[in-house]
Amino acid sequence: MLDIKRIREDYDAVKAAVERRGNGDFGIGEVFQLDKKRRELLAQVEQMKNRQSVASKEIPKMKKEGLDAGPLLAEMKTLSEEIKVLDGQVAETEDRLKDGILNIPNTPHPDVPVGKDDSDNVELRKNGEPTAFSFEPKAHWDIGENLDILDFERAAKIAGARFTVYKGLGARLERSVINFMLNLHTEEHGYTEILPPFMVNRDAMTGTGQLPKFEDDMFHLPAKDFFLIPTAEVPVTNLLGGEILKEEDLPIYYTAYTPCFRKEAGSAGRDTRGLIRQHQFQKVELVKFAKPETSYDELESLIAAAEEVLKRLEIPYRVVMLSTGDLGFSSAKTCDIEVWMPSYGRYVEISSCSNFESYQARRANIRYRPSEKGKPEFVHTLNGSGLAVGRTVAAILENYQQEDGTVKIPEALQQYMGCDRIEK
RNA sequence: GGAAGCGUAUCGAAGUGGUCAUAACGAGCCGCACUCGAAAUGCGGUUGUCCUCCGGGGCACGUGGGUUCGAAUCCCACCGCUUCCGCCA
Repeated sequence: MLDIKRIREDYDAVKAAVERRGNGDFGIGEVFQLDKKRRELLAQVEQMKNRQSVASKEIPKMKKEGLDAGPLLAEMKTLSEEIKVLDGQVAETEDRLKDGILNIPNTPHPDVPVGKDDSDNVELRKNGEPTAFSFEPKAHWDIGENLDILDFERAAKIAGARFTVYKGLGARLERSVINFMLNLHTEEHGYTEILPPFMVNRDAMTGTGQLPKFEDDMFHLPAKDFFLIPTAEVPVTNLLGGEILKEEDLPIYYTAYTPCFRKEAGSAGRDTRGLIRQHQFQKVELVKFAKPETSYDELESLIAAAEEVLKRLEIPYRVVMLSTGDLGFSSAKTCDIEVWMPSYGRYVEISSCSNFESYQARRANIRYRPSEKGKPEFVHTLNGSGLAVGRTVAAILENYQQEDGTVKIPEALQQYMGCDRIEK
């Protein structure tokens, strides 16, 4: 969430920054008013509480000295009731304020281009050229079914649409990609591997910004009020929630493989075939905790780590910076890596790398203590896919398909696959 | 799921209705002294947060309620941790 002090003291600029996203002011005006009201009530009730605590020290003294404390006790009884009423009003105002501020998105970084949606994203760089074929290339869902390594129909039988069963070398390919990514990030990029719970509580979902605004997009388990994680960002970022980190431990790099669960509410009819948009997909995530002054450098190296996966797999991709209209709720700046997908005839998102600055850290209360005897400060949190596994598999199947229907295995994956080709 | 215990600052931990919450005691950390230097020792400092007319004031003892003039302390609910039992991979 945003710093209420910033909203209070720099209202016009913060409001303007939020409005660059489009979609209005997200109720920031009401938050401003509630903050004012809260502080007025607080001043009033604090004065009364001071009177109460002073008198509370008088009472035992009076009793000890044999004086009559009756009138004072009566006054305190009344005061106590008044405080209770006013405290209730403070609490109510605070609840509304908290709710309001949780629904205000992060302010975009000044570099982020203003735009209304993904058509206004800006291409930063490109690696390789779209794969050229001497034959008519097939879509990965056809390739997968022909090779009997992906089974969408049986998946629908046991779970429904937007699920996939991987089989044989298909399952092995998914697992190989996961291992390849994890090994690369842990052995060469300095990340520590985390295997977190795949379901989390409401606090964790609030800490990274999925709740309260996006509850409808999540799978909820009412029995324990848990949520299936929509991304490893949630458990891994909240891993350090409420902690005060040591400055010398920063930056912290974590990577985690997890399945991700999303309802995909509102995307009916989009990407209905294949692996692109599923209720469950696998992902290797990169998460960083950094000092504010280094966080944008850390974003660059995080993107580079994710790009390295595609470089080694030798699949064409490009990097784009999202416009304000396409920027995620909690993010200040996001760059997507998009992979060339022959069946779509365009680049498709395979990684989304963001700097959340202090937005998540403030919600999840993740701080560090600057060594120069400073007070604790919020860290900056970052994350990015490194990469989405299902989409990587789809990209391999499509970009490495051969005219005879077989699929070559990228050299970097052959040691994991134990073969250099998938054939029937 | 059943039973018991526990939840206090960076950590361990004391406090069982007001005089101990800028929180005893111990550790850690920072500074100073001693030392050629270090260790040891001694002295001092060290929770967070909010409001402020900058004098000061409020809040926080897992969370939320209740009792009371007054709650870390008594009562209730919930959450978490530990141990034992049950169940289970």
